[in-house]
Amino acid sequence: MKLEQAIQSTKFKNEVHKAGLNILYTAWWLKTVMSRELKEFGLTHEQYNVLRILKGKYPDQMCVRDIACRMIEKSSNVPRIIDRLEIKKLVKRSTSALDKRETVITLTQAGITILEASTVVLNRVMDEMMLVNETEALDLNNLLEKVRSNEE
Amino acid sequence: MKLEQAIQSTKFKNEVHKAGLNILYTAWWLKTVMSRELKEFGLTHEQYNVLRILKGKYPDQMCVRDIACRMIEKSSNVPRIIDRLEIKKLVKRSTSALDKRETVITLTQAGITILEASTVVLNRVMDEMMLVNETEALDLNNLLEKVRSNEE
DNA sequence: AACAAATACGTGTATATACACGTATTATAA
DNA sequence: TTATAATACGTGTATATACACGTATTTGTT
Repeated sequence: MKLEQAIQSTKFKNEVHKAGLNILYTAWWLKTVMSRELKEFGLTHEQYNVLRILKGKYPDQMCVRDIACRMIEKSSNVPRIIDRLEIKKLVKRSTSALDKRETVITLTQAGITILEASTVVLNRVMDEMMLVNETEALDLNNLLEKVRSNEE
Repeated sequence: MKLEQAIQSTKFKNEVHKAGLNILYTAWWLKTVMSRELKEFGLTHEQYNVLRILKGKYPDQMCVRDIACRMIEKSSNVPRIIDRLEIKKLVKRSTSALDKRETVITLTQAGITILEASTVVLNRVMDEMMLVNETEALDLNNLLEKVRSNEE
């Protein structure tokens, strides 16, 4: 669906402004698709993101701060996301011995299992939904990074 | 900043998968930049979106459903966003005479004033932050629409 | 060593998101 | 015309986002 139909608007200030809205809309669409698939695993988008980050260091532990700075949406409130993962026993939380300010988090076996199962589904859905080839994806990545090249 | 630095990850399944994360991250970055600017007007990102949609039909009224289907993030809860705009007296709410199920919304003069002032700032920030030219933006729009071409 | 600054987490509050459900009203059909 | 379905909105709940602030711990300075 074209952006014009999606948000029922035809007047854009210029192509750059339209690209901004297009990025926001496409991100919403992607999140919606992914959340729908994660639902069967009882996971939210952000909970999945945290599990994946933990997997990247597994079997090492990670502190809350390290998880936070790797998240796609930076200012999400990691302690509370971890609360919910802990309740579901997908992660374990304990205080670091080296620095008692730090809470260190580890994936449990249940966490690994659910992460692997959900990743299989998400990867498949991503392949089905995102209809660009590798070359186009590369162009897209370059353009997005150019958009953000003014990032502080 | 490159995506790899932004989320401190270097292993992506492929360029398409990476593009998905890149879209999500860029959208988060754009929203953060815009929200920071809207703060001085006491508006959230979504409140601004609703005001803009209303402006598109002004001075005509719009019902809640028409606003909702024009929003960038479709499933946001429009009645409650309108609640907050109404409290700030930026919109007026009343029941439609033709169809009593419908609530119709109009911009107030205060709403127009704040919308115009904030739009000036947002447009300027958008120009400053999004460092692509018109041709690149056109390419980006085409690629994003290709990504979504499987949209239901 | 004592104090100040920085760090790491957690919490509180307002708003938004996602989804289910309830109610009033209108449209459709038997 | 009466019953049923569809529509439009609002509300309730759980989770997430954005931001400010509090507390414990560590680091750095004098």
